[in-house]
Amino acid sequence: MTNPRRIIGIQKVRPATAGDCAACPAESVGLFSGAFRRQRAYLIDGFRIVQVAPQETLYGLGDTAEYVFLMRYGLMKLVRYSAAGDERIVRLAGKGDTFGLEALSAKSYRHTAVALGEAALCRVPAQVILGQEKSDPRFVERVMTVMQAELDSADLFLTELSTGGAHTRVARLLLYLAEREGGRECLLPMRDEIGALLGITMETASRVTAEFRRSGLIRPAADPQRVALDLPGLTSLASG
Amino acid sequence: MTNPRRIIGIQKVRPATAGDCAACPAESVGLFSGAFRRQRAYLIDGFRIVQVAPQETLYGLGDTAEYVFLMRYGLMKLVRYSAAGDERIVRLAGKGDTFGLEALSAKSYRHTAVALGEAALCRVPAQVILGQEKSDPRFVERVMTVMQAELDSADLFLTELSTGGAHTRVARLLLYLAEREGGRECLLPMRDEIGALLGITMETASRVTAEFRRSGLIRPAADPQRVALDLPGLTSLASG
DNA sequence: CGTCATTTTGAAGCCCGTCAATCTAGGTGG
DNA sequence: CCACCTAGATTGACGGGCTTCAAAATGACG
Repeated sequence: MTNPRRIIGIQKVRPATAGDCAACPAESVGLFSGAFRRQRAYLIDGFRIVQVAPQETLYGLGDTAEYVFLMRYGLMKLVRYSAAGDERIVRLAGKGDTFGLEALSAKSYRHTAVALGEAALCRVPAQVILGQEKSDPRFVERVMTVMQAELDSADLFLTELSTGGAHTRVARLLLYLAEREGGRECLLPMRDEIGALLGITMETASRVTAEFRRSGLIRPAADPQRVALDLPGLTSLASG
Repeated sequence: MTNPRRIIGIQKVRPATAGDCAACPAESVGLFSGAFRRQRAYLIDGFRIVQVAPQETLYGLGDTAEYVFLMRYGLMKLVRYSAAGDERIVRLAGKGDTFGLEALSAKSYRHTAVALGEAALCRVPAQVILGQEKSDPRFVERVMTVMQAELDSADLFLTELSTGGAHTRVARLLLYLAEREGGRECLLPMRDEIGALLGITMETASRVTAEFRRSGLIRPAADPQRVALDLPGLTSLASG
């Protein structure tokens, strides 16, 4: 499965407004919560709202890391490619999540970031964040908390999405996606992306999702790319 | 594979001396390098050298997190258990590595830490580290760098040790272990631990290591628990 | 020398990967 | 409007690798 499509540079970028920040899903959690908030009026000059198209690459592994990103809506995959060229998704970022934190301490990005479907994010220059270090005593705490969340996510991929049979993994993935949307519905990624997420082949991913549909564990939603879940059924599958 | 042995509380603990620090393998890299070094004479009062026996549990998931640890020698595994009770190793810490960093920002540990063989570490109270924040301007940078190293390690487990066939994974594991010892020799963990590391069964791990021995890819070393590696042979296996 | 943990090996079966064909839906151009 | 084309999804067939269950061998230790 060699890297097929790569879409770059067609993002729409615009300055962030106070209204954007008021509606920011990372408001109450991430780097910019609490005391830091007061200073945002000043910081916002550096912020940019970036809109990315499905399958579009935001940045590639090794690119110079200047920005940290906050998800406003949509889903991004953080990917690594093997020597053979096939991809492995090492993390997902959804609404409210922060990624690209390596920009704070390293020169280049550690992953390739690609949009799964339409997505919008807030682009924050690393320099702006680092500049706050002195004035905000709780800054360190906040950065560490966000990084710990990243580590938690990495562990989850390892323990939940890389062990057990294919049915189990797909069930866990769907429940994971639905949970972070806070509903009983979620995006059903393309089959090859499910494969890259779970370490299985596209064909197996297809077989499993087709079975799930036939047995009623998933049902088509309004948006054709989304599905409604049978939470109890999938949950029992996920544990076994 | 239900959690069998659990050894706790038999560690030997003693205060650290200036000599310990002089010989510290984390000297040039981790949290305490560079400028921070000057202050160590003062900090050292809080440091403790901990010696753990093989299979001994240093701390468990959910335990109150008060300390950060630096490896002096040996190997620790950081583990999570599934609902079914079988374990998955999510990270390895070797000489010079830092772990338990969640003590800096969270209340409890995120893993269970168990020694693979005899090991010694330096136990540092999180409060001591946090207390340095104000006096050391480069503190944040250092913490972030160490956390990024943890994330790198997590990604490596995902991309290298959780994909490909059993032979490939075992080869990669052995090369990984040897590389961080800087030689062509490494510890050969127990078969069930290899299984927990790579997401395969103990039997498969045994079959693969037995084949490797027969084909000369690994040879017994002086220490019966260690093996010498055929680096070129294993490397070619690791990529395929 | 006997016991227990660990490792090795065997045999059977299934799940998954591979290769390949078919199907579907959307988009394009005549 | 319809034929055509293409990307993605689905399904089939087959083989191999891994798991599972089980037994035998090895080795450490009292």
